Amino acid sequence: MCIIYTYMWQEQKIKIAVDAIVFGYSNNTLNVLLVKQKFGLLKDTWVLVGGFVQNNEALKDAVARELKEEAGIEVNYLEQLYTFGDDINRDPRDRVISVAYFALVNSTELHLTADTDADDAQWFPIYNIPKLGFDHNKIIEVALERLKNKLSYQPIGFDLLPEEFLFSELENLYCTLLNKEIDRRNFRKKFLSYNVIEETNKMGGKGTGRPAKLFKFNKQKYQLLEKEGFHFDIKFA
Amino acid sequence: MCIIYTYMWQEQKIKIAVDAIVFGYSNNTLNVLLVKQKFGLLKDTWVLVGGFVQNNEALKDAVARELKEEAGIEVNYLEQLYTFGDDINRDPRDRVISVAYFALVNSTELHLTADTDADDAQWFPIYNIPKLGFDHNKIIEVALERLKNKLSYQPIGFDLLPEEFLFSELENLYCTLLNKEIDRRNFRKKFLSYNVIEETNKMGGKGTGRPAKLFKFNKQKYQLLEKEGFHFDIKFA
DNA sequence: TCAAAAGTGTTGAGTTTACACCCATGC
DNA sequence: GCATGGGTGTAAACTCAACACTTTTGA
Repeated sequence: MCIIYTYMWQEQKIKIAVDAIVFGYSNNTLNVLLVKQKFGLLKDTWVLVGGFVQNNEALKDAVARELKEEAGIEVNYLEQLYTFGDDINRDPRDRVISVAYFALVNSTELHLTADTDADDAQWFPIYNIPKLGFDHNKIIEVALERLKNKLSYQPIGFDLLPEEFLFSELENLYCTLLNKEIDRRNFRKKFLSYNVIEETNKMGGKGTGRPAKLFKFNKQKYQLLEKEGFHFDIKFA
Repeated sequence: MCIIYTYMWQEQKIKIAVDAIVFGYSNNTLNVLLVKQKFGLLKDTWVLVGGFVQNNEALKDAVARELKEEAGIEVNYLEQLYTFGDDINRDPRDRVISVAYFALVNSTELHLTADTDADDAQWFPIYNIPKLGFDHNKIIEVALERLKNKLSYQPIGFDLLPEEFLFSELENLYCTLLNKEIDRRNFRKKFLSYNVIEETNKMGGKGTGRPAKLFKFNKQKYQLLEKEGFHFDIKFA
Protein backbone atom coordinates (compact mmCIF):
# COMPACT_ATOMS: atom_id res chain seq x y z
CA MET A 1 0.00 0.00 0.00
CA CYS A 2 2.77 2.39 0.91
CA ILE A 3 4.49 1.82 -2.38
CA ILE A 4 1.62 3.44 -4.14
CA TYR A 5 2.23 6.69 -2.41
CA THR A 6 5.94 6.93 -2.94
CA TYR A 7 5.51 8.17 -6.48
CA MET A 8 3.70 11.19 -5.24
CA TRP A 9 5.79 11.81 -2.15
CA GLN A 10 9.18 11.49 -3.65
CA GLU A 11 9.75 15.07 -4.58
CA GLN A 12 9.65 15.77 -8.27
CA LYS A 13 12.67 17.75 -9.42
CA ILE A 14 11.78 18.41 -12.99
CA LYS A 15 11.67 21.89 -14.41
CA ILE A 16 9.38 23.06 -17.12
CA ALA A 17 10.47 25.36 -19.88
CA VAL A 18 8.84 26.62 -23.00
CA ASP A 19 10.67 27.24 -26.24
CA ALA A 20 9.48 28.94 -29.38
CA ILE A 21 10.49 28.18 -32.91
CA VAL A 22 9.70 31.41 -34.69
CA PHE A 23 9.68 31.27 -38.44
CA GLY A 24 9.90 34.36 -40.59
CA TYR A 25 10.01 34.56 -44.36
CA SER A 26 11.73 37.19 -46.41
CA ASN A 27 13.65 37.32 -49.66
CA ASN A 28 12.46 33.86 -50.59
CA THR A 29 14.11 32.49 -47.49
CA LEU A 30 12.72 30.90 -44.42
CA ASN A 31 14.36 32.16 -41.26
CA VAL A 32 14.40 31.04 -37.67
CA LEU A 33 14.76 33.36 -34.73
CA LEU A 34 17.60 32.53 -32.35
CA VAL A 35 19.03 34.21 -29.30
CA LYS A 36 22.46 34.07 -27.78
CA GLN A 37 22.64 32.92 -24.18
CA LYS A 38 24.05 35.60 -21.92
CA PHE A 39 24.89 33.59 -18.86
CA GLY A 40 25.59 30.18 -17.51
CA LEU A 41 27.04 27.03 -18.83
CA LEU A 42 25.95 27.73 -22.37
CA LYS A 43 26.99 31.37 -22.48
CA ASP A 44 27.39 32.54 -26.07
CA THR A 45 25.63 29.53 -27.52
CA TRP A 46 22.71 30.19 -29.83
CA VAL A 47 19.40 28.77 -28.70
CA LEU A 48 15.69 29.11 -29.33
CA VAL A 49 13.75 31.80 -27.56
CA GLY A 50 12.50 30.27 -24.33
CA GLY A 51 12.69 30.01 -20.60
CA PHE A 52 11.14 28.61 -17.50
CA VAL A 53 7.43 28.76 -16.85
CA GLN A 54 6.31 30.74 -13.85
CA ASN A 55 4.13 29.13 -11.23
CA ASN A 56 0.99 31.02 -12.11
CA GLU A 57 1.47 31.33 -15.77
CA ALA A 58 -0.29 29.50 -18.56
CA LEU A 59 2.13 27.79 -20.92
CA LYS A 60 1.10 29.95 -23.83
CA ASP A 61 1.54 33.07 -21.73
CA ALA A 62 5.03 31.97 -20.84
CA VAL A 63 5.88 31.74 -24.51
CA ALA A 64 4.41 35.12 -25.27
CA ARG A 65 6.35 36.62 -22.38
CA GLU A 66 9.64 35.11 -23.50
CA LEU A 67 9.07 36.27 -27.04
CA LYS A 68 8.53 39.77 -25.80
CA GLU A 69 11.39 39.78 -23.29
CA GLU A 70 14.01 38.14 -25.41
CA ALA A 71 13.20 39.46 -28.83
CA GLY A 72 10.51 42.10 -28.43
CA ILE A 73 8.41 40.33 -30.98
CA GLU A 74 4.72 39.61 -31.37
CA VAL A 75 3.82 36.67 -33.46
CA ASN A 76 1.11 36.13 -35.96
CA TYR A 77 0.45 32.50 -35.31
CA LEU A 78 1.27 30.31 -32.35
CA GLU A 79 0.56 26.68 -31.70
CA GLN A 80 1.93 24.05 -29.45
CA LEU A 81 4.36 21.80 -31.28
CA TYR A 82 5.62 19.01 -29.07
CA THR A 83 6.88 18.42 -25.59
CA PHE A 84 10.47 17.30 -25.41
CA GLY A 85 11.02 15.25 -22.32
CA ASP A 86 12.27 11.82 -23.26
CA ASP A 87 15.94 12.65 -23.15
CA ILE A 88 16.67 13.08 -19.46
CA ASN A 89 19.87 14.94 -20.14
CA ARG A 90 18.67 17.31 -22.80
CA ASP A 91 19.63 20.11 -20.43
CA PRO A 92 23.06 19.47 -18.88
CA ARG A 93 22.15 21.35 -15.70
CA ASP A 94 18.89 19.80 -14.55
CA ARG A 95 16.10 17.61 -15.75
CA VAL A 96 14.10 20.02 -17.87
CA ILE A 97 11.10 19.32 -19.99
CA SER A 98 10.43 21.74 -22.77
CA VAL A 99 7.05 22.45 -24.27
CA ALA A 100 7.93 23.70 -27.70
CA TYR A 101 5.76 26.16 -29.61
CA PHE A 102 5.66 26.87 -33.26
CA ALA A 103 5.26 30.50 -34.31
CA LEU A 104 5.01 32.46 -37.51
CA VAL A 105 5.58 36.13 -38.07
CA ASN A 106 4.61 38.37 -40.84
CA SER A 107 7.60 39.18 -42.96
CA THR A 108 7.09 42.87 -42.29
CA GLU A 109 7.72 42.21 -38.59
CA LEU A 110 11.34 41.23 -38.80
CA HIS A 111 12.82 43.89 -36.56
CA LEU A 112 14.18 42.78 -33.25
CA THR A 113 15.09 44.41 -30.01
CA ALA A 114 17.66 42.38 -28.20
CA ASP A 115 16.88 42.43 -24.53
CA THR A 116 17.26 41.07 -21.03
CA ASP A 117 18.02 37.36 -21.28
CA ALA A 118 19.78 37.46 -24.58
CA ASP A 119 22.98 39.04 -25.68
CA ASP A 120 21.58 39.18 -29.12
CA ALA A 121 18.61 37.97 -31.12
CA GLN A 122 18.98 37.20 -34.79
CA TRP A 123 17.32 35.62 -37.77
CA PHE A 124 19.11 32.66 -39.30
CA PRO A 125 18.22 31.20 -42.67
CA ILE A 126 16.93 27.69 -42.24
CA TYR A 127 19.72 26.24 -44.36
CA ASN A 128 22.32 27.86 -42.17
CA ILE A 129 21.43 27.16 -38.57
CA PRO A 130 24.48 26.91 -36.30
CA LYS A 131 24.95 24.17 -33.75
CA LEU A 132 22.55 25.14 -31.00
CA GLY A 133 22.43 24.48 -27.28
CA PHE A 134 20.37 21.66 -25.78
CA ASP A 135 18.36 19.67 -28.32
CA HIS A 136 17.27 22.78 -30.14
CA ASN A 137 18.49 21.68 -33.55
CA LYS A 138 16.25 18.67 -33.23
CA ILE A 139 13.34 20.85 -32.18
CA ILE A 140 13.76 23.00 -35.26
CA GLU A 141 13.71 19.91 -37.44
CA VAL A 142 10.41 18.85 -35.95
CA ALA A 143 9.00 22.33 -36.38
CA LEU A 144 10.08 22.53 -39.98
CA GLU A 145 8.41 19.23 -40.70
CA ARG A 146 5.21 20.54 -39.15
CA LEU A 147 5.39 23.74 -41.14
CA LYS A 148 5.81 21.87 -44.39
CA ASN A 149 2.92 19.56 -43.65
CA LYS A 150 0.60 22.30 -42.51
CA LEU A 151 1.21 24.35 -45.62
CA SER A 152 -0.78 21.90 -47.65
CA TYR A 153 -3.80 21.51 -45.44
CA GLN A 154 -4.06 24.81 -43.60
CA PRO A 155 -3.78 28.32 -45.02
CA ILE A 156 -0.84 29.06 -42.82
CA GLY A 157 1.40 30.54 -45.47
CA PHE A 158 -0.40 33.85 -45.16
CA ASP A 159 0.97 34.25 -41.67
CA LEU A 160 4.43 34.42 -43.16
CA LEU A 161 3.54 37.00 -45.79
CA PRO A 162 2.57 40.64 -45.46
CA GLU A 163 -1.12 41.46 -45.17
CA GLU A 164 -1.22 42.17 -48.89
CA PHE A 165 0.91 40.11 -51.15
CA LEU A 166 1.56 39.22 -54.75
CA PHE A 167 0.54 35.89 -56.14
CA SER A 168 4.14 35.35 -57.10
CA GLU A 169 5.17 35.76 -53.47
CA LEU A 170 2.67 33.17 -52.36
CA GLU A 171 3.84 30.88 -55.10
CA ASN A 172 7.48 31.35 -54.20
CA LEU A 173 6.74 30.63 -50.60
CA TYR A 174 5.21 27.28 -51.49
CA CYS A 175 7.95 26.46 -53.97
CA THR A 176 10.70 27.33 -51.56
CA LEU A 177 9.34 25.62 -48.49
CA LEU A 178 8.11 22.49 -50.20
CA ASN A 179 11.05 22.42 -52.53
CA LYS A 180 8.92 21.78 -55.59
CA GLU A 181 8.30 23.26 -58.96
CA ILE A 182 4.79 24.57 -59.32
CA ASP A 183 2.84 25.40 -62.45
CA ARG A 184 1.90 29.04 -62.07
CA ARG A 185 -1.42 28.69 -63.85
CA ASN A 186 -2.58 25.65 -61.94
CA PHE A 187 -1.47 27.11 -58.65
CA ARG A 188 -3.40 30.31 -59.13
CA LYS A 189 -6.46 28.51 -60.46
CA LYS A 190 -6.59 26.16 -57.51
CA PHE A 191 -6.04 28.86 -54.92
CA LEU A 192 -8.61 31.17 -56.45
CA SER A 193 -11.14 28.37 -56.67
CA TYR A 194 -11.24 28.29 -52.88
CA ASN A 195 -12.49 31.86 -52.79
CA VAL A 196 -10.52 32.78 -49.76
CA ILE A 197 -8.11 35.23 -51.29
CA GLU A 198 -9.28 38.47 -52.75
CA GLU A 199 -7.94 40.95 -55.19
CA THR A 200 -7.30 44.40 -53.78
CA ASN A 201 -7.26 47.28 -56.21
CA LYS A 202 -3.69 48.08 -55.34
CA MET A 203 -0.67 47.11 -57.34
CA GLY A 204 2.67 45.90 -56.04
CA GLY A 205 5.86 44.52 -57.47
CA LYS A 206 8.18 47.47 -57.64
CA GLY A 207 10.81 45.59 -59.63
CA THR A 208 11.16 45.21 -63.32
CA GLY A 209 8.43 43.70 -65.44
CA ARG A 210 4.70 44.12 -65.53
CA PRO A 211 3.20 45.33 -62.23
CA ALA A 212 1.10 42.81 -60.34
CA LYS A 213 -2.09 42.96 -58.33
CA LEU A 214 -1.94 42.72 -54.57
CA PHE A 215 -4.07 40.04 -52.95
CA LYS A 216 -5.36 39.55 -49.48
CA PHE A 217 -6.38 36.50 -47.49
CA ASN A 218 -9.94 36.66 -46.21
CA LYS A 219 -9.67 34.90 -42.89
CA GLN A 220 -13.31 35.36 -41.91
CA LYS A 221 -14.42 33.73 -45.09
CA TYR A 222 -12.03 30.87 -44.60
CA GLN A 223 -13.24 30.24 -41.08
CA LEU A 224 -16.82 30.28 -42.26
CA LEU A 225 -16.15 27.79 -45.03
CA GLU A 226 -14.21 25.64 -42.63
CA LYS A 227 -17.25 25.36 -40.35
CA GLU A 228 -19.30 24.30 -43.32
CA GLY A 229 -16.94 21.40 -43.88
CA PHE A 230 -14.55 22.93 -46.39
CA HIS A 231 -11.05 21.49 -46.37
CA PHE A 232 -8.17 23.57 -47.57
CA ASP A 233 -5.84 21.40 -49.61
CA ILE A 234 -2.93 22.45 -51.79
CA LYS A 235 -1.01 19.64 -53.39
CA PHE A 236 1.34 19.40 -56.32
CA ALA A 237 2.45 17.00 -58.95
CA MET B 1 20.27 42.81 -14.06
CA CYS B 2 19.03 40.95 -11.02
CA ILE B 3 15.55 40.83 -12.40
CA ILE B 4 16.75 38.52 -15.11
CA TYR B 5 17.70 35.89 -12.65
CA THR B 6 14.58 35.91 -10.55
CA TYR B 7 12.72 33.74 -13.05
CA MET B 8 15.21 31.01 -12.57
CA TRP B 9 15.75 31.41 -8.86
CA GLN B 10 12.21 31.66 -7.80
CA GLU B 11 11.52 28.03 -7.20
CA GLN B 12 9.29 26.41 -9.74
CA LYS B 13 6.46 24.52 -8.10
CA ILE B 14 4.88 22.89 -11.07
CA LYS B 15 4.39 19.15 -11.27
CA ILE B 16 4.47 17.10 -14.40
CA ALA B 17 2.09 14.29 -15.06
CA VAL B 18 1.42 12.10 -18.03
CA ASP B 19 -2.01 10.86 -19.01
CA ALA B 20 -2.96 8.29 -21.58
CA ILE B 21 -6.09 8.19 -23.65
CA VAL B 22 -6.32 4.55 -24.61
CA PHE B 23 -8.76 3.69 -27.35
CA GLY B 24 -10.01 0.20 -27.94
CA TYR B 25 -12.50 -0.96 -30.51
CA SER B 26 -14.87 -3.87 -30.17
CA ASN B 27 -18.40 -4.68 -31.21
CA ASN B 28 -18.47 -1.71 -33.54
CA THR B 29 -17.87 0.57 -30.62
CA LEU B 30 -14.97 2.79 -29.74
CA ASN B 31 -14.02 2.55 -26.08
CA VAL B 32 -11.85 4.58 -23.78
CA LEU B 33 -9.98 3.14 -20.86
CA LEU B 34 -10.67 4.82 -17.52
CA VAL B 35 -9.58 4.14 -13.98
CA LYS B 36 -11.21 5.01 -10.70
CA GLN B 37 -9.16 7.06 -8.28
CA LYS B 38 -8.50 5.23 -5.08
CA PHE B 39 -7.32 8.02 -2.85
CA GLY B 40 -7.31 11.70 -2.31
CA LEU B 41 -9.57 14.55 -3.13
CA LEU B 42 -11.00 12.84 -6.19
CA LYS B 43 -11.48 9.40 -4.66
CA ASP B 44 -13.99 7.37 -6.67
CA THR B 45 -13.89 9.73 -9.61
CA TRP B 46 -13.11 8.22 -13.00
CA VAL B 47 -10.03 9.57 -14.71
CA LEU B 48 -7.61 8.72 -17.48
CA VAL B 49 -4.73 6.42 -16.76
CA GLY B 50 -1.84 8.60 -15.66
CA GLY B 51 0.40 9.85 -12.92
CA PHE B 52 3.46 11.84 -12.07
CA VAL B 53 6.67 11.51 -13.97
CA GLN B 54 9.68 10.28 -12.05
CA ASN B 55 12.86 12.28 -11.99
CA ASN B 56 14.86 9.93 -14.17
CA GLU B 57 12.13 8.73 -16.40
CA ALA B 58 11.47 9.60 -20.02
CA LEU B 59 7.95 10.87 -20.58
CA LYS B 60 7.06 7.96 -22.78
CA ASP B 61 8.40 5.53 -20.19
CA ALA B 62 6.23 7.15 -17.56
CA VAL B 63 3.19 6.52 -19.71
CA ALA B 64 4.14 2.91 -20.34
CA ARG B 65 4.70 2.40 -16.63
CA GLU B 66 1.34 3.88 -15.68
CA LEU B 67 -0.41 1.80 -18.29
CA LYS B 68 1.13 -1.30 -16.85
CA GLU B 69 0.62 -0.38 -13.21
CA GLU B 70 -2.89 0.90 -13.46
CA ALA B 71 -4.36 -1.34 -16.08
CA GLY B 72 -1.82 -4.04 -16.86
CA ILE B 73 -2.04 -3.19 -20.50
CA GLU B 74 0.42 -2.96 -23.35
CA VAL B 75 -0.55 -0.76 -26.20
CA ASN B 76 -0.17 -1.13 -29.88
CA TYR B 77 0.38 2.47 -30.79
CA LEU B 78 1.46 5.41 -28.69
CA GLU B 79 2.03 9.01 -29.62
CA GLN B 80 2.19 12.25 -27.79
CA LEU B 81 -1.06 14.16 -28.10
CA TYR B 82 -0.85 17.53 -26.42
CA THR B 83 0.41 19.13 -23.27
CA PHE B 84 -2.29 20.59 -21.11
CA GLY B 85 -0.89 23.41 -19.06
CA ASP B 86 -2.78 26.59 -19.80
CA ASP B 87 -5.40 26.18 -17.14
CA ILE B 88 -3.50 26.80 -13.91
CA ASN B 89 -6.19 25.15 -11.84
CA ARG B 90 -6.80 22.05 -13.90
CA ASP B 91 -5.70 20.08 -10.87
CA PRO B 92 -7.35 21.42 -7.69
CA ARG B 93 -4.41 20.38 -5.53
CA ASP B 94 -1.36 21.83 -7.23
CA ARG B 95 -0.24 23.34 -10.44
CA VAL B 96 0.11 20.30 -12.64
CA ILE B 97 0.95 20.13 -16.29
CA SER B 98 -0.11 17.02 -18.09
CA VAL B 99 1.53 15.62 -21.17
CA ALA B 100 -1.25 13.60 -22.74
CA TYR B 101 -0.59 10.55 -24.88
CA PHE B 102 -2.80 8.91 -27.38
CA ALA B 103 -2.81 5.11 -27.46
CA LEU B 104 -4.49 2.36 -29.42
CA VAL B 105 -4.92 -1.26 -28.49
CA ASN B 106 -5.75 -4.25 -30.53
CA SER B 107 -9.29 -5.27 -29.87
CA THR B 108 -8.10 -8.68 -28.78
CA GLU B 109 -6.24 -7.02 -25.91
CA LEU B 110 -9.21 -5.80 -23.97
CA HIS B 111 -8.61 -7.65 -20.75
CA LEU B 112 -7.64 -5.60 -17.76
CA THR B 113 -6.06 -6.27 -14.44
CA ALA B 114 -7.06 -3.59 -11.99
CA ASP B 115 -4.09 -2.76 -9.86
CA THR B 116 -2.19 -0.51 -7.49
CA ASP B 117 -3.29 3.05 -8.11
CA ALA B 118 -6.76 2.30 -9.32
CA ASP B 119 -9.73 0.79 -7.60
CA ASP B 120 -10.89 -0.34 -10.93
CA ALA B 121 -10.07 0.01 -14.60
CA GLN B 122 -12.81 -0.17 -17.17
CA TRP B 123 -13.65 0.42 -20.79
CA PHE B 124 -16.29 3.04 -21.47
CA PRO B 125 -17.95 3.48 -24.84
CA ILE B 126 -17.06 6.85 -26.27
CA TYR B 127 -20.68 7.95 -26.34
CA ASN B 128 -21.06 7.22 -22.67
CA ILE B 129 -18.12 8.75 -20.87
CA PRO B 130 -18.97 9.87 -17.35
CA LYS B 131 -17.97 13.20 -15.90
CA LEU B 132 -14.26 12.77 -15.24
CA GLY B 133 -11.84 14.36 -12.82
CA PHE B 134 -9.58 17.26 -13.81
CA ASP B 135 -9.92 18.31 -17.45
CA HIS B 136 -9.96 14.75 -18.66
CA ASN B 137 -13.20 15.03 -20.58
CA LYS B 138 -11.62 17.80 -22.59
CA ILE B 139 -8.52 15.69 -23.17
CA ILE B 140 -10.61 12.87 -24.55
CA GLU B 141 -12.30 15.27 -26.93
CA VAL B 142 -8.95 16.37 -28.28
CA ALA B 143 -7.80 12.77 -28.61
CA LEU B 144 -10.95 11.74 -30.42
CA GLU B 145 -10.49 14.56 -32.87
CA ARG B 146 -6.94 13.41 -33.50
CA LEU B 147 -8.03 9.83 -33.99
CA LYS B 148 -10.65 10.83 -36.53
CA ASN B 149 -8.23 12.96 -38.46
CA LYS B 150 -5.46 10.41 -38.45
CA LEU B 151 -7.72 7.68 -39.75
CA SER B 152 -7.79 9.32 -43.12
CA TYR B 153 -4.11 10.00 -43.60
CA GLN B 154 -2.39 7.27 -41.62
CA PRO B 155 -3.16 3.55 -41.55
CA ILE B 156 -3.88 3.69 -37.89
CA GLY B 157 -7.13 1.79 -37.92
CA PHE B 158 -5.24 -1.49 -38.03
CA ASP B 159 -3.96 -0.82 -34.54
CA LEU B 160 -7.53 -1.05 -33.31
CA LEU B 161 -8.30 -4.31 -35.10
CA PRO B 162 -6.98 -7.81 -34.54
CA GLU B 163 -3.93 -8.88 -36.53
CA GLU B 164 -6.20 -10.56 -39.06
CA PHE B 165 -9.49 -8.96 -39.82
CA LEU B 166 -12.40 -8.98 -42.20
CA PHE B 167 -12.88 -6.26 -44.71
CA SER B 168 -16.25 -5.64 -43.19
CA GLU B 169 -14.64 -4.97 -39.84
CA LEU B 170 -12.30 -2.43 -41.34
CA GLU B 171 -15.18 -0.85 -43.13
CA ASN B 172 -17.30 -0.70 -40.00
CA LEU B 173 -14.47 0.88 -38.09
CA TYR B 174 -14.26 3.70 -40.59
CA CYS B 175 -18.01 4.09 -40.79
CA THR B 176 -18.42 4.17 -37.06
CA LEU B 177 -15.58 6.49 -36.19
CA LEU B 178 -16.10 8.92 -39.01
CA ASN B 179 -19.85 8.66 -38.78
CA LYS B 180 -20.28 8.26 -42.50
CA GLU B 181 -21.87 5.88 -44.92
CA ILE B 182 -19.31 4.20 -47.11
CA ASP B 183 -19.80 2.42 -50.39
CA ARG B 184 -18.45 -1.07 -49.84
CA ARG B 185 -17.17 -1.49 -53.36
CA ASN B 186 -15.36 1.82 -53.52
CA PHE B 187 -13.91 1.37 -50.08
CA ARG B 188 -12.46 -2.02 -50.87
CA LYS B 189 -11.20 -0.93 -54.25
CA LYS B 190 -9.41 2.08 -52.83
CA PHE B 191 -7.87 0.21 -49.94
CA LEU B 192 -6.69 -2.65 -52.11
CA SER B 193 -5.22 -0.26 -54.64
CA TYR B 194 -2.68 0.80 -52.01
CA ASN B 195 -1.32 -2.73 -51.86
CA VAL B 196 -0.73 -2.62 -48.15
CA ILE B 197 -3.27 -5.17 -47.06
CA GLU B 198 -3.03 -8.76 -48.02
CA GLU B 199 -5.37 -11.65 -48.24
CA THR B 200 -4.58 -14.52 -45.92
CA ASN B 201 -5.89 -17.93 -46.87
CA LYS B 202 -7.93 -18.15 -43.73
CA MET B 203 -11.61 -17.43 -43.44
CA GLY B 204 -13.40 -15.61 -40.66
CA GLY B 205 -16.89 -14.37 -39.95
CA LYS B 206 -18.41 -17.05 -37.82
CA GLY B 207 -21.89 -15.50 -37.95
CA THR B 208 -24.62 -15.98 -40.44
CA GLY B 209 -24.08 -15.32 -44.13
CA ARG B 210 -21.30 -16.13 -46.52
CA PRO B 211 -17.90 -16.61 -44.87
CA ALA B 212 -15.33 -13.93 -45.55
CA LYS B 213 -11.62 -13.86 -46.15
CA LEU B 214 -9.30 -12.63 -43.44
CA PHE B 215 -6.92 -9.84 -44.36
CA LYS B 216 -3.75 -8.58 -42.86
CA PHE B 217 -1.98 -5.23 -42.88
CA ASN B 218 1.57 -5.37 -44.24
CA LYS B 219 3.32 -2.78 -42.14
CA GLN B 220 6.75 -3.31 -43.70
CA LYS B 221 5.35 -2.68 -47.11
CA TYR B 222 3.57 0.43 -45.95
CA GLN B 223 6.71 1.84 -44.39
CA LEU B 224 8.64 1.15 -47.53
CA LEU B 225 6.08 2.86 -49.72
CA GLU B 226 5.97 5.76 -47.31
CA LYS B 227 9.69 6.34 -47.72
CA GLU B 228 9.20 6.38 -51.47
CA GLY B 229 6.76 9.24 -51.09
CA PHE B 230 3.49 7.36 -50.92
CA HIS B 231 0.72 9.07 -49.00
CA PHE B 232 -2.02 7.03 -47.45
CA ASP B 233 -5.31 8.81 -47.94
CA ILE B 234 -8.79 7.50 -47.36
CA LYS B 235 -11.58 9.97 -47.96
CA PHE B 236 -15.29 9.67 -48.58
CA ALA B 237 -18.07 11.44 -50.31
C1' DT C 1 -35.57 -21.98 -49.72
C1' DC C 2 -34.71 -18.05 -47.22
C1' DA C 3 -31.99 -14.78 -44.71
C1' DA C 4 -27.71 -12.71 -44.14
C1' DA C 5 -23.45 -11.01 -45.29
C1' DA C 6 -19.59 -11.29 -49.05
C1' DG C 7 -17.97 -10.32 -53.28
C1' DT C 8 -17.61 -7.88 -57.64
C1' DG C 9 -17.45 -3.70 -62.65
C1' DT C 10 -18.91 0.00 -65.23
C1' DT C 11 -20.09 4.57 -66.40
C1' DG C 12 -20.30 9.67 -65.95
C1' DA C 13 -18.64 13.60 -63.39
C1' DG C 14 -15.23 16.07 -61.65
C1' DT C 15 -10.53 17.05 -60.78
C1' DT C 16 -5.77 17.34 -61.93
C1' DT C 17 -2.09 17.82 -64.96
C1' DA C 18 0.49 19.43 -68.78
C1' DC C 19 1.45 22.86 -71.69
C1' DA C 20 2.65 28.18 -74.53
C1' DC C 21 1.58 32.58 -75.75
C1' DC C 22 0.43 37.56 -75.09
C1' DC C 23 0.61 41.70 -71.81
C1' DA C 24 2.26 45.71 -69.22
C1' DT C 25 5.94 48.12 -67.58
C1' DG C 26 10.95 50.16 -66.95
C1' DC C 27 15.11 50.82 -69.00
C1' DG D 1 12.48 47.63 -78.62
C1' DC D 2 13.78 44.47 -75.38
C1' DA D 3 14.06 42.29 -71.00
C1' DT D 4 11.39 41.08 -67.10
C1' DG D 5 7.90 39.17 -64.65
C1' DG D 6 2.38 39.03 -64.87
C1' DG D 7 -1.57 37.07 -66.56
C1' DT D 8 -4.51 33.61 -68.89
C1' DG D 9 -7.35 28.66 -71.43
C1' DT D 10 -7.84 24.09 -73.11
C1' DA D 11 -7.55 19.19 -73.86
C1' DA D 12 -6.18 14.53 -72.14
C1' DA D 13 -5.53 11.61 -68.14
C1' DC D 14 -6.93 10.29 -64.07
C1' DT D 15 -9.60 9.77 -59.91
C1' DC D 16 -13.86 9.60 -57.55
C1' DA D 17 -18.81 8.68 -56.90
C1' DA D 18 -22.80 6.33 -57.86
C1' DC D 19 -25.03 2.33 -58.53
C1' DA D 20 -27.30 -3.56 -58.14
C1' DC D 21 -26.88 -8.15 -58.78
C1' DT D 22 -24.75 -12.80 -57.82
C1' DT D 23 -22.48 -15.97 -54.40
C1' DT D 24 -21.91 -18.68 -50.34
C1' DT D 25 -23.12 -20.32 -46.22
C1' DG D 26 -26.26 -21.74 -41.96
C1' DA D 27 -30.69 -22.28 -40.29
